[in-house]
Amino acid sequence: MTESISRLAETPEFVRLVLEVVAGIPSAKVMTYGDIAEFLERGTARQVGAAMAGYGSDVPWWRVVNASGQLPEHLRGAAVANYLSEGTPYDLERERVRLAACRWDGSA
DNA sequence: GTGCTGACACAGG
DNA sequence: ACCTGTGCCAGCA
Repeated sequence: MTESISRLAETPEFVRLVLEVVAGIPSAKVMTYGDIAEFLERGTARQVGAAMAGYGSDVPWWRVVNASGQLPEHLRGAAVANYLSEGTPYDLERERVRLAACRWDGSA
């Protein structure tokens, strides 16, 4: 493969890899943005977030949360509905996923 | 070219 | 446990 350019963090390839990982997260499991960046060894948590914001609409995006187990306000409603439906451990009071119980490291 | 923004993360207070 | 600041890196005005 042609690895001519060094800083290829935000390319269709990167986006493809991110979506692929997200699509592979099992039901009732979640990964953080940082986890995905680390798992891919490409880009940063912010870049993963950027990829999701732009192209994550057709993958289980609610299974990707920040390091606090939360998603931005505008997505929280839809996300909670999915958590309850999948049985993802969710703290209704704190409005956040219990990472300790359902964080997935990528190893199937 | 310069500066602000963002589906983030982490250290301090 | 919460809030704030700083680092981060790519996109866009």
